[in-house]
Amino acid sequence: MSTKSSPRAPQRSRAASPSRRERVSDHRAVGPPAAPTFKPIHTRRTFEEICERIREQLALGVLKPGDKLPAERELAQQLGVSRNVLREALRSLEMAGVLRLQKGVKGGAFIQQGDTRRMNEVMRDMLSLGTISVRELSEARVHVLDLVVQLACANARRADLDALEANIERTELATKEGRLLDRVECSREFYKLLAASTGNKVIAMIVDSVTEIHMRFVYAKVASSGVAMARLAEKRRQFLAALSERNVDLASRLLRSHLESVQRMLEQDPGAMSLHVALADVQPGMRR
Amino acid sequence: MSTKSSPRAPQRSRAASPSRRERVSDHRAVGPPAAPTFKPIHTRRTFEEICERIREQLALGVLKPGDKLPAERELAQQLGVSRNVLREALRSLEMAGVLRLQKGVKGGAFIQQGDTRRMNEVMRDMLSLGTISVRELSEARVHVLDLVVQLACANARRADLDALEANIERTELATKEGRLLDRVECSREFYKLLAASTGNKVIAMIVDSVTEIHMRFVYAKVASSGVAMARLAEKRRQFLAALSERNVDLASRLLRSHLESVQRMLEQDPGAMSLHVALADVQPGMRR
DNA sequence: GATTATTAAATGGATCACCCATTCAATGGA
DNA sequence: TCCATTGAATGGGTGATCCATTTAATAATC
Repeated sequence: MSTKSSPRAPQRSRAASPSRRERVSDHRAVGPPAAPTFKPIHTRRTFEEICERIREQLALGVLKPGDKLPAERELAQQLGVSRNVLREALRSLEMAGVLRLQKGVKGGAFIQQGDTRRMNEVMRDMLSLGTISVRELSEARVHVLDLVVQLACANARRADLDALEANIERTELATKEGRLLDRVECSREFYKLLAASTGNKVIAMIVDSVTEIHMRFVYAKVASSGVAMARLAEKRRQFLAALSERNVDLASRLLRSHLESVQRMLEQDPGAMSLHVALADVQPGMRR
Repeated sequence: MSTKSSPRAPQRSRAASPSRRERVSDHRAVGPPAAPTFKPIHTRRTFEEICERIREQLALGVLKPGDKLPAERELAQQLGVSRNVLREALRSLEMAGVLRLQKGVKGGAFIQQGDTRRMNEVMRDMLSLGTISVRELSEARVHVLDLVVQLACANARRADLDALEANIERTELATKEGRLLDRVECSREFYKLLAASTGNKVIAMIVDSVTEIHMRFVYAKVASSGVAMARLAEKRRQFLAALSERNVDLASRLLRSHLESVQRMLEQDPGAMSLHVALADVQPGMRR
């Protein structure tokens, strides 16, 4: 950690207390606002400072995944803050996927490998807050997947194709056994594998984030109506064949046409397609 | 809020205390693990529960941007938790851009309009943690921008083109006056405007997140070496002309060639291009 | 009566002092 | 040797208390 800049500032609030009165009397002594210097309005809060300090250490490479931060009590003392406010910072970093907190002796705050699922949460929040629309999300997904097909045709390795093949077999099995919701889960995984086959984790992350939401809608639709995409595995096989032959145009056409038919299925009964229904529930396997 | 499921559970830890002993004696009474039911390992922590409750209300539409949550003291009582742990939850949601906390009477926790910049932070963290590489990010950016050009050619409105035009003029001015770093800022804005001209906020968000990081590298490069892209404004004008004429191929070619030359510039002196330098500093205008 | 200080209350920001539950290593007994 | 016990470290959580900021109500002043 080496948090060298911790000048042991206990009782910071109390120490800063007189400054307010000073500022006020200064103001009156000078009269009307003589020099409108406009100091930074936003008083930085302690926890923000802490988060930034830790992120800084991360960016600098001083902290790496696997590293452990000092114990809460000790770190709080090092930073000269209360344990509670330190915990607020640690909580935020944990929610951000940067840390993992583990109990017990030998426990502590461990730097995590980055969790790409965090972007999914951003998308969900943006949708919940109405910043983005379902339409925009679907549209973006279609376009991004088109790009993915190009990249996958260019970069997919044998292992990627095999994984897709295995996924299709699971899809067939689920279809045969009538496990419709499992089949939706297979679909989610299919796109995850397809995205991974581009060999670019940034692209993969983006695709996952838009697909996760989309699949919630599909899940809700299938769960409520019992209908499901016909000839799914068959279509997947055709697509995979095109991908294996590096036939971009064909693969692209097949996927696009499939996406369109899924879209039609979803829009068939718009009344049931509540944003809230799809987002509210945390489906098993959909998260964590 | 209507948090109907808050059965006033004070001193939850103490109340749950006997259960541990019960479970242990159960285990011994039965002997070896008879029924490995595997209950959920992860004891849900209070603050997670709170975050989820609030997000649920959001997804359900009960809470909307602009709404105010009850005061901390009151909400804590409603939920049957301590104020401290409630604050941990609120902090997390604030960092997630969902809430804004405001002091003073008439203050409180207000639901925010979604902040699309949050995705930038995800990208930064992923890069800091080594989950994604600069190379993947650059590559993804090139591909996504290619997509953006297509969409912008199809969807850009007059206002979008005008905004781009105005941006180019600012770029010219900054060039003339030798304000190289301001020019980098103009570039960042250029891509933001370009992304916005697709008319799809999801796409725009994605582009912004990869561009923000990229521009940090450019910024660091320009700041350290003093070199800058030649004939920038001129190239921008050519591109904008192609965009205005809805000439996808030309616009696409121009942008791609520009991106390549920028990439060459960045890679010229790889030693100076430290990931850490680019990420560590919070540049003015780059954030918040 | 209008304007300007003053005061009071509400609220987030922060601290302190505890306590509980979990985990794991050290210890000790069978 | 093996297993149970113990104890310490650590995160999880609580409650009381104070500070700083903001706003509205109130009083003082012109």
